[in-house]
Amino acid sequence: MPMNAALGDLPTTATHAHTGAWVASVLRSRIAEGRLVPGTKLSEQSLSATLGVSRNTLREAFTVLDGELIVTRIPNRGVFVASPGPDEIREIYNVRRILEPAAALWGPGPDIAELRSVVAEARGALARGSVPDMAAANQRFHEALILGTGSTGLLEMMSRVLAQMRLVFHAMSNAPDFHSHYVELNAELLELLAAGQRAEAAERLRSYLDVAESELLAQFTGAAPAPARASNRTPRIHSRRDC
Amino acid sequence: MPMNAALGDLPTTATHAHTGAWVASVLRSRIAEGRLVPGTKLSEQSLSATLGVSRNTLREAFTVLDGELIVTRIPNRGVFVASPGPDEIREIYNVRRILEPAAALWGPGPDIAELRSVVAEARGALARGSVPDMAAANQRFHEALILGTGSTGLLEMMSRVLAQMRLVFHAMSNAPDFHSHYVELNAELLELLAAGQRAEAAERLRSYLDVAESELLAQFTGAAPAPARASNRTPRIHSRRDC
DNA sequence: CGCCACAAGATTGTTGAACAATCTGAAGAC
DNA sequence: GTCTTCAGATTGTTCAACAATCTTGTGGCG
Repeated sequence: MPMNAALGDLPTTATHAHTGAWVASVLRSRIAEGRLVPGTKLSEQSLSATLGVSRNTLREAFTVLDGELIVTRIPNRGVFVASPGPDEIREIYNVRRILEPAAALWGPGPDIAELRSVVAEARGALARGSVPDMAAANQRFHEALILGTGSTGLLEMMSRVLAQMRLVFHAMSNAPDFHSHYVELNAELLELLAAGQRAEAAERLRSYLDVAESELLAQFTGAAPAPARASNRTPRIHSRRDC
Repeated sequence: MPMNAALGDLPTTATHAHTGAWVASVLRSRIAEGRLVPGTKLSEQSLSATLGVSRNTLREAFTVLDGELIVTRIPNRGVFVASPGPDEIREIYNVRRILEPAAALWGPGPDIAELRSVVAEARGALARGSVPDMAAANQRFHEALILGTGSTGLLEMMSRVLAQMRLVFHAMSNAPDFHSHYVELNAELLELLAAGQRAEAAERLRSYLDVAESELLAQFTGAAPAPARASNRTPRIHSRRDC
């Protein structure tokens, strides 16, 4: 398993305060880019050597990424790049079905100019057939929607959810194109929002998300490879302070 | 500052896997109870001795709590119990104004029986004049609302926001009673939800939250004590790997 | 042949000590 | 009174070690 090779070159001139946060950002990037595939085990020994940090610092980064659900920690077994299954997909869409329509309906209003630019970029990506660029534009579209709420916390949550979406797509790289459908749907949504038809936009979003969830779940269960998780033995919980 | 005394006795027979998570839960509880006041500095040396864990493990717990915004980490200065100001209050209500009405409008529906029981408890607490019990019931009411979305992630976010609300109240312990107003408002809301009038409930929630935010902000700026933050010098960011 | 127990070996969980970098606070200079 | 400087304290990070747990391969046994 070429896990270390997947890390590639590191930014050697980075300036940062907390090394732990820096390590977390490096791993976050590599996972987002798909260079670390879902299910990959992140070994402490090998990673700390590769990144040039101590195991303790690496573990601090793991704690951060675990909090972001980008990584799954199994006690005494290690940490793995999260590999979302059907349950996680349903959870993702439960969140989006609440957040996005609410932002459309009640938010101070998204930045229409920004949305137009994102839609234009998505169309360009569609024209030249670049799926990654289409995916990126799609993500920015939905982030811009939440940005309209003015809440950094909600934006952070949306980003987290979109990061998990990336993991879902990376786990199904064999699947057919998913994004091209949504370029024009986003464009329609934009027009509704620009026209101030918020209730209509919210309703459209909800059905849009319902459809997307169904398609994704169908594709997932259809092309579900063997869940390459390690073993299934439940690890013991050890006791402490039980003198 | 009797920081250590505020910790009180520790559960000495706890059984747990990750010591870091256990430490985080202990600190979370102490902060929620108000035994650790907003602004308190959490010294690594003193805390690690008190809790009987190493500094490394304690720092892992700090990373978790920092991610939950319960604690504020300032590089090279230490970690402090978060002390939310006006900006944080506005952020809290930005989140709640999206999450709660959306849950009422679109969620599969909250557990009406649970809500009734919570309202009953709130009335009991009001009758016997117990502000802490009223606060607890209020929090459970709004959590139950979000629970209706079926999303654990949204519930977690709501819990995080409510934890910050507790910090706000702890920082304004001198303020008059805030919760008694809302006992009956929650009851009205419950009736709307039980009657299936979701749109009405969502609208009511939004104005309800607007009013609550205004009251809280007014009270806050009025009785704002000197922000007991340490000094204001901005800490330097040190560089790395700049060979 | 399949299955269970069992003993290495490897990996994670936690600790303690050490050192560098930075901040804090107080003494002293102007 | 304000600024500089210096010692002391605190945080950031690393290293090495050990305990606890998991993994793997081996051999025995039905």
